[in-house]
Amino acid sequence: MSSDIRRADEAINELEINRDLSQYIVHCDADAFYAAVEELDHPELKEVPMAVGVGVLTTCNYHARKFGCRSGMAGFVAMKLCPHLVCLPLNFEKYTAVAQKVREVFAEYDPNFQSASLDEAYLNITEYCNQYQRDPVEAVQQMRAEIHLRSKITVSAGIAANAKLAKICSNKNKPNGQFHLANDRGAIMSFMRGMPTRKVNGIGRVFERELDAIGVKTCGDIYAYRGYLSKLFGEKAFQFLMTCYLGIGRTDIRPAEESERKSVGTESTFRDMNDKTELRTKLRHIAEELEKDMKRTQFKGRTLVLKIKLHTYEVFTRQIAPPTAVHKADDLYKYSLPMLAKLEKEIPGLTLRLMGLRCTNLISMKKDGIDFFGMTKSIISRPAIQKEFSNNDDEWEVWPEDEFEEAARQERQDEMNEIEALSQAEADAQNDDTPHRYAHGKEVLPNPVPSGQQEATDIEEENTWSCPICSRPQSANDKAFNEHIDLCLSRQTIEEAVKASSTQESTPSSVRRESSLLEKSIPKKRGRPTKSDSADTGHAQKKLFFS
DNA sequence: GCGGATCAC
DNA sequence: TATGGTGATCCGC
Repeated sequence: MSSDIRRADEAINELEINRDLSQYIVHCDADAFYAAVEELDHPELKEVPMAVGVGVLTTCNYHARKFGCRSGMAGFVAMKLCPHLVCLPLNFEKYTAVAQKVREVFAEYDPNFQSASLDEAYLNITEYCNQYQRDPVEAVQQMRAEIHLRSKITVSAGIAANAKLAKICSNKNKPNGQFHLANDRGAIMSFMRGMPTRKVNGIGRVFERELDAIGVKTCGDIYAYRGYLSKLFGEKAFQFLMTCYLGIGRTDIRPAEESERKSVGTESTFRDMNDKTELRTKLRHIAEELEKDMKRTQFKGRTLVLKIKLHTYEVFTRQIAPPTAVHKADDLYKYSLPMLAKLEKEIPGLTLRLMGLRCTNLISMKKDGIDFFGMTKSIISRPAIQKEFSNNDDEWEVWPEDEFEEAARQERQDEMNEIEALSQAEADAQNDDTPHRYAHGKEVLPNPVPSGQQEATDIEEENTWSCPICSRPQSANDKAFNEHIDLCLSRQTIEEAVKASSTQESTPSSVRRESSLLEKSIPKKRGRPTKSDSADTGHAQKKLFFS
Protein backbone atom coordinates (compact mmCIF):
# COMPACT_ATOMS: atom_id res chain seq x y z
CA MET A 1 0.00 0.00 0.00
CA SER A 2 2.81 2.40 0.76
CA SER A 3 4.25 1.44 -2.60
CA ASP A 4 1.08 2.78 -4.16
CA ILE A 5 1.62 6.07 -2.41
CA ARG A 6 5.24 6.14 -3.47
CA ARG A 7 4.19 5.55 -7.06
CA ALA A 8 1.62 8.32 -6.80
CA ASP A 9 4.22 10.71 -5.42
CA GLU A 10 6.49 9.88 -8.32
CA ALA A 11 3.69 10.69 -10.72
CA ILE A 12 3.12 13.97 -8.95
CA ASN A 13 6.83 14.77 -9.17
CA GLU A 14 6.87 14.05 -12.84
CA LEU A 15 3.93 16.36 -13.43
CA GLU A 16 5.37 19.01 -11.16
CA ILE A 17 8.69 19.06 -12.96
CA ASN A 18 6.93 19.87 -16.19
CA ARG A 19 4.50 22.38 -14.83
CA ASP A 20 4.34 25.25 -17.29
CA LEU A 21 3.61 28.69 -15.87
CA SER A 22 4.86 30.66 -18.85
CA GLN A 23 1.68 30.86 -20.91
CA TYR A 24 -1.45 32.97 -20.73
CA ILE A 25 -4.38 30.81 -21.73
CA VAL A 26 -7.85 32.23 -22.09
CA HIS A 27 -11.14 30.40 -22.20
CA CYS A 28 -13.98 32.42 -23.65
CA ASP A 29 -17.56 31.43 -23.16
CA ALA A 30 -20.46 33.39 -24.59
CA ASP A 31 -23.25 34.11 -22.12
CA ALA A 32 -26.38 32.13 -22.95
CA PHE A 33 -25.26 32.33 -26.53
CA TYR A 34 -28.25 31.13 -28.54
CA ALA A 35 -30.68 32.98 -26.34
CA ALA A 36 -28.55 36.10 -26.57
CA VAL A 37 -28.49 35.91 -30.36
CA GLU A 38 -32.24 35.48 -30.45
CA GLU A 39 -32.60 38.55 -28.27
CA LEU A 40 -30.87 40.57 -30.95
CA ASP A 41 -33.71 39.75 -33.30
CA HIS A 42 -36.42 39.90 -30.66
CA PRO A 43 -35.55 42.75 -28.30
CA GLU A 44 -38.98 42.47 -26.76
CA LEU A 45 -37.93 39.12 -25.30
CA LYS A 46 -35.12 40.61 -23.31
CA GLU A 47 -37.28 41.02 -20.23
CA VAL A 48 -39.25 37.82 -20.71
CA PRO A 49 -38.34 34.25 -19.80
CA MET A 50 -37.03 32.83 -23.05
CA ALA A 51 -35.43 29.59 -24.09
CA VAL A 52 -34.06 28.19 -27.31
CA GLY A 53 -34.18 24.56 -28.33
CA VAL A 54 -36.09 21.76 -29.93
CA GLY A 55 -37.63 19.30 -27.51
CA VAL A 56 -34.79 19.90 -25.13
CA LEU A 57 -33.74 23.44 -24.28
CA THR A 58 -30.37 24.46 -25.61
CA THR A 59 -30.01 27.73 -23.76
CA CYS A 60 -32.15 29.91 -21.53
CA ASN A 61 -31.85 33.59 -20.88
CA TYR A 62 -31.48 34.88 -17.37
CA HIS A 63 -35.15 35.47 -16.80
CA ALA A 64 -35.88 31.88 -17.66
CA ARG A 65 -33.15 30.72 -15.34
CA LYS A 66 -34.78 32.47 -12.46
CA PHE A 67 -37.56 29.97 -12.81
CA GLY A 68 -35.17 27.05 -12.88
CA CYS A 69 -35.17 26.60 -16.64
CA ARG A 70 -31.80 25.45 -17.84
CA SER A 71 -30.15 24.14 -20.96
CA GLY A 72 -30.44 20.41 -21.27
CA MET A 73 -33.90 20.50 -19.78
CA ALA A 74 -36.85 18.93 -21.49
CA GLY A 75 -39.17 21.55 -22.86
CA PHE A 76 -42.20 20.26 -21.01
CA VAL A 77 -40.36 20.40 -17.70
CA ALA A 78 -39.39 24.00 -18.36
CA MET A 79 -42.96 24.89 -19.27
CA LYS A 80 -44.15 23.49 -15.98
CA LEU A 81 -41.57 25.49 -14.11
CA CYS A 82 -42.39 28.60 -16.04
CA PRO A 83 -45.76 28.54 -17.83
CA HIS A 84 -45.16 31.79 -19.65
CA LEU A 85 -41.82 30.68 -21.01
CA VAL A 86 -41.26 31.63 -24.62
CA CYS A 87 -39.58 28.85 -26.60
CA LEU A 88 -37.86 29.61 -29.88
CA PRO A 89 -36.75 27.07 -32.46
CA LEU A 90 -33.06 26.67 -33.20
CA ASN A 91 -31.64 28.61 -36.08
CA PHE A 92 -28.06 27.63 -36.62
CA GLU A 93 -27.49 29.91 -39.58
CA LYS A 94 -28.14 32.81 -37.28
CA TYR A 95 -25.86 31.54 -34.53
CA THR A 96 -23.01 30.73 -36.87
CA ALA A 97 -23.18 34.19 -38.38
CA VAL A 98 -22.78 35.81 -34.99
CA ALA A 99 -20.17 33.29 -33.90
CA GLN A 100 -18.20 34.21 -36.97
CA LYS A 101 -18.04 37.83 -35.89
CA VAL A 102 -16.77 36.74 -32.51
CA ARG A 103 -14.21 34.50 -34.12
CA GLU A 104 -12.88 37.42 -36.11
CA VAL A 105 -12.02 39.15 -32.87
CA PHE A 106 -10.44 36.02 -31.42
CA ALA A 107 -8.19 35.76 -34.43
CA GLU A 108 -6.75 39.17 -33.73
CA TYR A 109 -5.53 38.02 -30.36
CA ASP A 110 -4.53 34.51 -31.29
CA PRO A 111 -4.66 33.43 -34.92
CA ASN A 112 -4.40 29.84 -33.74
CA PHE A 113 -7.29 30.02 -31.33
CA GLN A 114 -9.30 26.88 -30.91
CA SER A 115 -13.05 26.82 -31.19
CA ALA A 116 -14.38 24.32 -28.72
CA SER A 117 -17.91 24.81 -29.99
CA LEU A 118 -20.00 27.56 -31.51
CA ASP A 119 -19.88 29.62 -28.37
CA GLU A 120 -16.63 28.59 -26.70
CA ALA A 121 -13.01 29.03 -27.56
CA TYR A 122 -9.51 28.74 -26.15
CA LEU A 123 -6.83 31.29 -26.92
CA ASN A 124 -3.17 31.54 -26.12
CA ILE A 125 -2.52 35.24 -25.81
CA THR A 126 1.08 34.94 -24.64
CA GLU A 127 2.49 36.10 -27.92
CA TYR A 128 0.01 38.91 -28.23
CA CYS A 129 0.86 40.19 -24.77
CA ASN A 130 4.58 39.98 -25.40
CA GLN A 131 4.38 41.64 -28.75
CA TYR A 132 2.26 44.56 -27.63
CA GLN A 133 3.52 44.72 -24.08
CA ARG A 134 0.01 44.21 -22.82
CA ASP A 135 -1.23 42.97 -19.51
CA PRO A 136 -3.28 39.82 -20.06
CA VAL A 137 -6.15 41.05 -17.92
CA GLU A 138 -6.42 44.31 -19.82
CA ALA A 139 -6.04 42.56 -23.14
CA VAL A 140 -8.93 40.24 -22.38
CA GLN A 141 -10.99 43.14 -21.09
CA GLN A 142 -10.45 44.91 -24.35
CA MET A 143 -11.14 41.79 -26.39
CA ARG A 144 -14.47 41.27 -24.67
CA ALA A 145 -15.39 44.90 -25.23
CA GLU A 146 -14.48 44.54 -28.87
CA ILE A 147 -16.61 41.41 -29.17
CA HIS A 148 -19.54 43.19 -27.64
CA LEU A 149 -19.07 46.13 -29.93
CA ARG A 150 -19.01 44.01 -33.05
CA SER A 151 -21.45 41.25 -32.25
CA LYS A 152 -23.62 42.73 -29.52
CA ILE A 153 -23.23 39.66 -27.40
CA THR A 154 -21.36 39.33 -24.14
CA VAL A 155 -18.75 36.75 -23.32
CA SER A 156 -17.15 35.70 -20.10
CA ALA A 157 -13.52 34.75 -19.90
CA GLY A 158 -11.05 32.96 -17.71
CA ILE A 159 -7.33 33.72 -17.79
CA ALA A 160 -4.91 31.22 -16.34
CA ALA A 161 -1.78 29.21 -16.93
CA ASN A 162 -3.49 26.40 -18.83
CA ALA A 163 -6.71 25.36 -20.49
CA LYS A 164 -8.08 23.38 -17.58
CA LEU A 165 -7.78 26.31 -15.20
CA ALA A 166 -8.96 28.86 -17.74
CA LYS A 167 -12.10 26.84 -18.34
CA ILE A 168 -12.95 26.84 -14.67
CA CYS A 169 -12.13 30.53 -14.38
CA SER A 170 -14.43 31.54 -17.21
CA ASN A 171 -17.37 30.43 -15.10
CA LYS A 172 -16.34 32.44 -12.06
CA ASN A 173 -17.69 35.80 -13.11
CA LYS A 174 -20.35 34.83 -15.56
CA PRO A 175 -22.18 36.63 -17.09
CA ASN A 176 -20.19 39.31 -18.80
CA GLY A 177 -17.20 39.05 -16.53
CA GLN A 178 -13.73 37.63 -16.37
CA PHE A 179 -11.51 36.04 -13.81
CA HIS A 180 -7.77 35.88 -13.68
CA LEU A 181 -5.84 33.22 -11.83
CA ALA A 182 -2.19 34.18 -11.45
CA ASN A 183 0.48 32.01 -13.00
CA ASP A 184 1.74 31.16 -9.58
CA ARG A 185 2.04 27.67 -8.21
CA GLY A 186 0.81 28.60 -4.76
CA ALA A 187 -2.18 30.47 -6.08
CA ILE A 188 -3.08 27.57 -8.34
CA MET A 189 -2.74 24.97 -5.60
CA SER A 190 -5.01 26.85 -3.25
CA PHE A 191 -7.43 27.59 -6.06
CA MET A 192 -7.81 23.89 -6.75
CA ARG A 193 -7.79 22.85 -3.11
CA GLY A 194 -11.34 23.98 -2.53
CA MET A 195 -12.57 23.32 -6.04
CA PRO A 196 -15.48 20.86 -6.21
CA THR A 197 -14.47 18.00 -8.47
CA ARG A 198 -17.50 18.51 -10.69
CA LYS A 199 -16.19 21.88 -11.82
CA VAL A 200 -13.37 20.22 -13.70
CA ASN A 201 -14.11 19.55 -17.32
CA GLY A 202 -14.22 15.78 -17.66
CA ILE A 203 -15.66 15.00 -14.25
CA GLY A 204 -19.34 14.43 -14.77
CA ARG A 205 -22.21 13.50 -12.55
CA VAL A 206 -21.19 9.86 -12.26
CA PHE A 207 -17.54 10.37 -11.49
CA GLU A 208 -18.40 13.09 -9.05
CA ARG A 209 -20.63 10.71 -7.14
CA GLU A 210 -18.03 7.96 -7.16
CA LEU A 211 -15.38 10.29 -5.85
CA ASP A 212 -17.77 11.60 -3.25
CA ALA A 213 -18.42 8.05 -2.11
CA ILE A 214 -14.79 7.65 -1.06
CA GLY A 215 -14.65 11.07 0.54
CA VAL A 216 -13.28 13.18 -2.28
CA LYS A 217 -15.37 16.31 -2.70
CA THR A 218 -12.77 18.80 -3.83
CA CYS A 219 -9.67 18.57 -5.94
CA GLY A 220 -7.65 19.12 -2.81
CA ASP A 221 -9.17 15.97 -1.31
CA ILE A 222 -7.63 13.95 -4.12
CA TYR A 223 -4.18 14.00 -2.57
CA ALA A 224 -5.10 12.04 0.53
CA TYR A 225 -6.45 9.24 -1.62
CA ARG A 226 -3.64 9.17 -4.17
CA GLY A 227 -2.69 5.67 -3.09
CA TYR A 228 -6.11 4.21 -3.93
CA LEU A 229 -7.18 6.05 -7.04
CA SER A 230 -5.33 4.02 -9.61
CA LYS A 231 -6.77 0.75 -8.32
CA LEU A 232 -10.25 2.18 -7.97
CA PHE A 233 -10.59 4.07 -11.21
CA GLY A 234 -7.76 2.95 -13.47
CA GLU A 235 -4.43 4.41 -14.47
CA LYS A 236 -5.77 7.04 -16.87
CA ALA A 237 -8.20 8.38 -14.32
CA PHE A 238 -5.44 8.40 -11.75
CA GLN A 239 -3.18 10.49 -13.95
CA PHE A 240 -6.06 12.79 -14.72
CA LEU A 241 -6.95 13.23 -11.08
CA MET A 242 -3.37 14.10 -10.27
CA THR A 243 -3.48 16.89 -12.84
CA CYS A 244 -6.70 18.08 -11.20
CA TYR A 245 -5.11 18.17 -7.79
CA LEU A 246 -2.09 20.03 -9.14
CA GLY A 247 -4.04 22.33 -11.42
CA ILE A 248 -2.04 21.23 -14.43
CA GLY A 249 -3.36 21.23 -17.97
CA ARG A 250 -2.47 21.70 -21.57
CA THR A 251 -1.13 24.97 -22.92
CA ASP A 252 -0.93 24.13 -26.59
CA ILE A 253 -3.89 25.77 -28.23
CA ARG A 254 -4.35 24.92 -31.86
CA PRO A 255 -7.29 25.06 -34.21
CA ALA A 256 -9.40 21.93 -34.21
CA GLU A 257 -9.43 20.21 -37.52
CA GLU A 258 -12.04 18.28 -39.35
CA SER A 259 -9.47 15.62 -40.08
CA GLU A 260 -9.82 14.34 -36.59
CA ARG A 261 -13.34 13.10 -37.12
CA LYS A 262 -13.63 9.47 -36.14
CA SER A 263 -17.26 8.69 -36.75
CA VAL A 264 -20.39 9.90 -38.44
CA GLY A 265 -23.75 8.90 -37.11
CA THR A 266 -27.37 9.74 -36.70
CA GLU A 267 -30.04 8.61 -34.31
CA SER A 268 -33.56 9.51 -33.42
CA THR A 269 -36.07 8.98 -30.69
CA PHE A 270 -39.66 8.02 -31.35
CA ARG A 271 -42.72 6.67 -29.62
CA ASP A 272 -42.39 3.14 -28.34
CA MET A 273 -42.35 0.81 -31.29
CA ASN A 274 -42.31 -2.96 -31.49
CA ASP A 275 -43.83 -3.73 -34.86
CA LYS A 276 -41.14 -5.45 -36.91
CA THR A 277 -42.19 -3.86 -40.16
CA GLU A 278 -42.33 -0.46 -38.58
CA LEU A 279 -38.89 -0.95 -37.07
CA ARG A 280 -37.51 -1.81 -40.48
CA THR A 281 -39.07 1.27 -41.98
CA LYS A 282 -37.47 3.31 -39.24
CA LEU A 283 -34.11 1.68 -39.82
CA ARG A 284 -34.38 2.38 -43.52
CA HIS A 285 -35.13 6.01 -42.81
CA ILE A 286 -32.17 6.33 -40.51
CA ALA A 287 -29.97 4.73 -43.15
CA GLU A 288 -31.07 7.41 -45.56
CA GLU A 289 -30.38 10.14 -43.06
CA LEU A 290 -26.92 8.72 -42.50
CA GLU A 291 -26.26 8.58 -46.20
CA LYS A 292 -26.85 12.32 -46.36
CA ASP A 293 -24.39 12.89 -43.54
CA MET A 294 -21.84 10.60 -45.14
CA LYS A 295 -22.17 12.50 -48.38
CA ARG A 296 -21.91 15.84 -46.67
CA THR A 297 -18.85 14.89 -44.68
CA GLN A 298 -17.38 12.87 -47.54
CA PHE A 299 -16.65 9.67 -45.72
CA LYS A 300 -17.19 5.97 -46.03
CA GLY A 301 -17.19 3.70 -43.04
CA ARG A 302 -15.58 0.33 -42.72
CA THR A 303 -17.51 -0.38 -39.57
CA LEU A 304 -21.22 0.07 -39.09
CA VAL A 305 -22.74 0.44 -35.62
CA LEU A 306 -26.40 -0.06 -34.81
CA LYS A 307 -27.63 1.54 -31.61
CA ILE A 308 -30.96 0.91 -29.99
CA LYS A 309 -32.63 2.13 -26.85
CA LEU A 310 -35.36 0.00 -25.36
CA HIS A 311 -38.55 1.38 -23.91
CA THR A 312 -36.83 0.79 -20.58
CA TYR A 313 -34.07 3.21 -21.63
CA GLU A 314 -31.48 0.47 -21.74
CA VAL A 315 -29.04 1.06 -24.57
CA PHE A 316 -27.40 -1.58 -26.74
CA THR A 317 -25.01 -1.33 -29.65
CA ARG A 318 -24.03 -3.91 -32.23
CA GLN A 319 -21.45 -3.50 -34.94
CA ILE A 320 -20.22 -5.27 -38.02
CA ALA A 321 -17.57 -4.75 -40.66
CA PRO A 322 -19.19 -4.90 -44.07
CA PRO A 323 -17.07 -6.46 -46.86
CA THR A 324 -16.52 -3.01 -48.32
CA ALA A 325 -16.66 0.43 -46.82
CA VAL A 326 -20.19 1.77 -46.86
CA HIS A 327 -21.86 5.13 -47.23
CA LYS A 328 -25.01 4.57 -49.25
CA ALA A 329 -28.40 4.06 -47.68
CA ASP A 330 -28.96 0.74 -49.42
CA ASP A 331 -25.77 -0.68 -47.97
CA LEU A 332 -26.23 0.90 -44.57
CA TYR A 333 -29.65 -0.70 -44.39
CA LYS A 334 -28.58 -4.01 -45.84
CA TYR A 335 -25.79 -4.50 -43.33
CA SER A 336 -27.58 -3.15 -40.28
CA LEU A 337 -30.75 -5.18 -40.81
CA PRO A 338 -29.18 -8.49 -39.69
CA MET A 339 -28.02 -6.80 -36.50
CA LEU A 340 -31.55 -5.64 -35.80
CA ALA A 341 -32.93 -9.08 -36.57
CA LYS A 342 -30.44 -10.67 -34.19
CA LEU A 343 -31.42 -8.28 -31.43
CA GLU A 344 -35.07 -9.10 -32.02
CA LYS A 345 -34.21 -12.75 -31.47
CA GLU A 346 -32.16 -12.04 -28.38
CA ILE A 347 -34.73 -9.74 -26.85
CA PRO A 348 -38.24 -11.09 -27.42
CA GLY A 349 -40.87 -8.41 -27.80
CA LEU A 350 -38.20 -5.85 -28.60
CA THR A 351 -39.72 -2.44 -27.99
CA LEU A 352 -37.63 0.54 -28.98
CA ARG A 353 -37.73 4.26 -28.36
CA LEU A 354 -34.55 5.06 -30.27
CA MET A 355 -32.59 3.78 -33.18
CA GLY A 356 -29.31 5.01 -34.57
CA LEU A 357 -26.64 4.17 -37.12
CA ARG A 358 -23.03 5.25 -37.03
CA CYS A 359 -20.05 4.66 -39.27
CA THR A 360 -16.59 4.36 -37.77
CA ASN A 361 -13.20 3.42 -39.17
CA LEU A 362 -13.73 6.16 -41.66
CA ILE A 363 -12.20 6.51 -45.06
CA SER A 364 -12.10 10.03 -46.35
CA MET A 365 -13.53 10.57 -49.80
CA LYS A 366 -12.53 14.19 -49.97
CA LYS A 367 -11.42 15.07 -53.43
CA ASP A 368 -7.99 16.50 -53.75
CA GLY A 369 -8.36 17.24 -57.41
CA ILE A 370 -8.39 15.03 -60.45
CA ASP A 371 -5.55 12.66 -61.11
CA PHE A 372 -3.66 12.08 -64.31
CA PHE A 373 -6.21 9.67 -65.71
CA GLY A 374 -9.14 11.88 -64.97
CA MET A 375 -10.14 9.69 -62.08
CA THR A 376 -11.28 11.38 -58.93
CA LYS A 377 -8.48 11.02 -56.46
CA SER A 378 -9.20 10.46 -52.80
CA ILE A 379 -6.95 11.40 -50.01
CA ILE A 380 -6.59 10.26 -46.48
CA SER A 381 -7.76 12.47 -43.67
CA ARG A 382 -7.10 15.79 -45.26
CA PRO A 383 -7.53 18.64 -42.82
CA ALA A 384 -10.70 20.07 -44.21
CA ILE A 385 -10.69 23.50 -42.74
CA GLN A 386 -8.16 25.80 -44.26
CA LYS A 387 -7.79 28.30 -41.53
CA GLU A 388 -6.21 31.34 -43.02
CA PHE A 389 -3.63 31.39 -40.30
CA SER A 390 -3.09 27.71 -39.96
CA ASN A 391 0.52 26.76 -39.63
CA ASN A 392 -0.25 23.09 -39.36
CA ASP A 393 -0.38 22.28 -43.02
CA ASP A 394 2.16 19.55 -42.70
CA GLU A 395 0.33 17.74 -39.97
CA TRP A 396 -1.45 15.17 -42.00
CA GLU A 397 -2.55 12.12 -40.26
CA VAL A 398 -0.32 9.22 -41.14
CA TRP A 399 -1.68 5.77 -41.41
CA PRO A 400 0.22 2.58 -40.88
CA GLU A 401 1.55 1.27 -44.16
CA ASP A 402 -0.63 -1.81 -44.48
CA GLU A 403 -3.75 0.08 -43.51
CA PHE A 404 -3.00 2.61 -46.13
CA GLU A 405 -2.56 -0.06 -48.75
CA GLU A 406 -5.78 -1.70 -47.76
CA ALA A 407 -7.64 1.59 -47.82
CA ALA A 408 -6.22 2.46 -51.18
CA ARG A 409 -7.14 -0.94 -52.56
CA GLN A 410 -10.60 -0.61 -51.11
CA GLU A 411 -11.03 2.78 -52.63
CA ARG A 412 -9.87 1.72 -56.06
CA GLN A 413 -12.33 -1.12 -55.99
CA ASP A 414 -15.17 1.03 -54.78
CA GLU A 415 -14.37 3.64 -57.33
CA MET A 416 -14.57 1.15 -60.14
CA ASN A 417 -17.95 0.09 -58.85
CA GLU A 418 -19.29 3.45 -58.04
CA ILE A 419 -17.63 6.10 -60.04
CA GLU A 420 -20.84 6.86 -61.80
CA ALA A 421 -22.78 6.94 -58.60
CA LEU A 422 -20.27 9.29 -57.10
CA SER A 423 -20.40 11.75 -59.91
CA GLN A 424 -24.13 11.58 -59.59
CA ALA A 425 -23.79 12.34 -55.91
CA GLU A 426 -21.60 15.25 -56.79
CA ALA A 427 -24.24 16.55 -59.14
CA ASP A 428 -26.85 16.14 -56.46
CA ALA A 429 -24.73 18.00 -53.98
CA GLN A 430 -24.65 20.98 -56.27
CA ASN A 431 -28.39 21.35 -56.40
CA ASP A 432 -28.71 20.31 -52.83
CA ASP A 433 -29.57 22.82 -50.20
CA THR A 434 -26.89 21.13 -48.19
CA PRO A 435 -28.30 20.48 -44.75
CA HIS A 436 -26.47 22.37 -42.13
CA ARG A 437 -23.96 20.56 -40.08
CA TYR A 438 -26.10 20.92 -37.01
CA ALA A 439 -29.42 20.67 -38.78
CA HIS A 440 -30.95 17.76 -36.99
CA GLY A 441 -34.28 17.28 -35.40
CA LYS A 442 -35.63 19.08 -38.41
CA GLU A 443 -38.81 17.05 -38.33
CA VAL A 444 -39.82 18.85 -35.16
CA LEU A 445 -40.43 22.50 -35.80
CA PRO A 446 -41.89 23.65 -32.53
CA ASN A 447 -43.62 26.37 -30.97
CA PRO A 448 -42.55 29.91 -31.21
CA VAL A 449 -44.90 30.77 -28.39
CA PRO A 450 -46.51 34.17 -28.69
CA SER A 451 -44.79 36.53 -26.34
CA GLY A 452 -47.87 38.22 -24.94
CA GLN A 453 -48.80 35.33 -22.73
CA GLN A 454 -50.64 35.72 -19.50
CA GLU A 455 -48.84 36.31 -16.25
CA ALA A 456 -47.24 33.72 -14.11
CA THR A 457 -49.46 31.47 -12.08
CA ASP A 458 -49.19 31.08 -8.38
CA ILE A 459 -46.09 28.97 -8.48
CA GLU A 460 -44.21 31.23 -6.18
CA GLU A 461 -46.92 32.05 -3.74
CA GLU A 462 -46.47 29.11 -1.44
CA ASN A 463 -43.31 28.40 0.41
CA THR A 464 -42.99 25.03 -1.22
CA TRP A 465 -42.69 24.39 -4.94
CA SER A 466 -43.98 21.29 -6.57
CA CYS A 467 -41.37 19.28 -8.47
CA PRO A 468 -42.53 18.79 -12.06
CA ILE A 469 -41.02 15.33 -12.16
CA CYS A 470 -41.90 13.70 -8.88
CA SER A 471 -44.69 16.10 -7.90
CA ARG A 472 -43.46 16.21 -4.33
CA PRO A 473 -43.24 19.58 -2.62
CA GLN A 474 -39.78 21.09 -2.44
CA SER A 475 -38.34 24.00 -0.60
CA ALA A 476 -39.04 27.27 -2.38
CA ASN A 477 -35.40 28.12 -2.83
CA ASP A 478 -33.78 28.44 -6.23
CA LYS A 479 -30.64 26.56 -5.42
CA ALA A 480 -32.22 23.76 -3.44
CA PHE A 481 -34.99 23.38 -5.96
CA ASN A 482 -32.56 23.11 -8.84
CA GLU A 483 -30.55 20.56 -6.98
CA HIS A 484 -33.63 18.53 -6.36
CA ILE A 485 -34.50 18.62 -10.05
CA ASP A 486 -31.01 17.43 -10.88
CA LEU A 487 -31.55 14.49 -8.60
CA CYS A 488 -34.96 13.80 -10.00
CA LEU A 489 -33.69 13.84 -13.54
CA SER A 490 -30.88 11.45 -12.80
CA ARG A 491 -30.92 8.14 -14.54
CA GLN A 492 -31.47 6.32 -11.31
CA THR A 493 -34.76 8.04 -10.87
CA ILE A 494 -35.71 7.37 -14.45
CA GLU A 495 -34.99 3.72 -14.13
CA GLU A 496 -36.86 3.38 -10.89
CA ALA A 497 -39.80 5.17 -12.41
CA VAL A 498 -39.81 2.93 -15.45
CA LYS A 499 -39.47 -0.19 -13.37
CA ALA A 500 -42.28 0.85 -11.10
CA SER A 501 -44.66 1.93 -13.81
CA SER A 502 -44.16 -0.80 -16.34
CA THR A 503 -44.56 -4.41 -15.37
CA GLN A 504 -42.34 -5.31 -18.24
CA GLU A 505 -40.80 -8.68 -18.80
CA SER A 506 -37.18 -8.32 -17.87
CA THR A 507 -34.54 -8.31 -20.53
CA PRO A 508 -32.98 -11.75 -20.90
CA SER A 509 -29.79 -11.96 -18.92
CA SER A 510 -27.96 -13.16 -22.00
CA VAL A 511 -27.95 -9.61 -23.27
CA ARG A 512 -28.05 -7.68 -20.07
CA ARG A 513 -24.92 -7.10 -18.17
CA GLU A 514 -25.00 -7.01 -14.42
CA SER A 515 -23.59 -3.52 -14.43
CA SER A 516 -26.57 -2.19 -16.27
CA LEU A 517 -28.16 -2.02 -12.89
CA LEU A 518 -27.24 1.42 -11.80
CA GLU A 519 -27.10 0.68 -8.11
CA LYS A 520 -23.63 0.03 -6.91
CA SER A 521 -22.34 0.47 -3.46
CA ILE A 522 -18.69 0.15 -4.29
CA PRO A 523 -17.07 2.32 -6.89
CA LYS A 524 -15.94 0.26 -9.84
CA LYS A 525 -13.49 0.96 -12.57
CA ARG A 526 -14.86 3.79 -14.51
CA GLY A 527 -16.20 3.36 -17.97
CA ARG A 528 -14.69 6.56 -19.10
CA PRO A 529 -12.24 7.95 -16.63
CA THR A 530 -11.91 11.18 -18.51
CA LYS A 531 -9.44 11.94 -21.18
CA SER A 532 -6.08 12.39 -19.60
CA ASP A 533 -5.53 15.90 -20.73
CA SER A 534 -7.91 16.77 -23.49
CA ALA A 535 -11.10 16.72 -21.54
CA ASP A 536 -11.13 20.45 -21.92
CA THR A 537 -10.10 20.58 -25.52
CA GLY A 538 -13.40 19.82 -27.08
CA HIS A 539 -11.76 17.69 -29.75
CA ALA A 540 -9.81 14.52 -30.13
CA GLN A 541 -7.09 13.89 -27.70
CA LYS A 542 -3.61 14.95 -28.59
CA LYS A 543 -1.32 13.26 -26.16
CA LEU A 544 1.02 15.52 -24.35
CA PHE A 545 4.44 14.10 -23.87
CA PHE A 546 6.57 15.87 -21.34
CA SER A 547 10.09 15.93 -22.59
C1' DG B 1 -12.16 -5.61 -31.80
C1' DC B 2 -16.71 -5.46 -29.35
C1' DG B 3 -20.09 -3.64 -26.25
C1' DG B 4 -21.11 -0.83 -22.24
C1' DA B 5 -20.66 3.46 -20.02
C1' DT B 6 -19.49 8.29 -19.28
C1' DC B 7 -18.92 13.01 -20.69
C1' DA B 8 -19.23 17.54 -23.27
C1' DC B 9 -21.92 20.62 -25.71
C1' DT C 1 -48.11 14.11 -20.08
C1' DA C 2 -44.03 11.45 -21.16
C1' DT C 3 -36.54 12.82 -21.05
C1' DG C 4 -32.29 14.93 -27.57
C1' DG C 5 -28.55 14.33 -30.87
C1' DT C 6 -23.55 13.97 -32.19
C1' DG C 7 -19.12 12.60 -31.28
C1' DA C 8 -15.33 10.94 -28.50
C1' DT C 9 -12.90 7.97 -25.22
C1' DC C 10 -11.92 4.42 -21.90
C1' DC C 11 -12.62 -0.05 -19.63
C1' DG C 12 -13.27 -5.09 -19.24
C1' DC C 13 -13.49 -8.74 -21.84
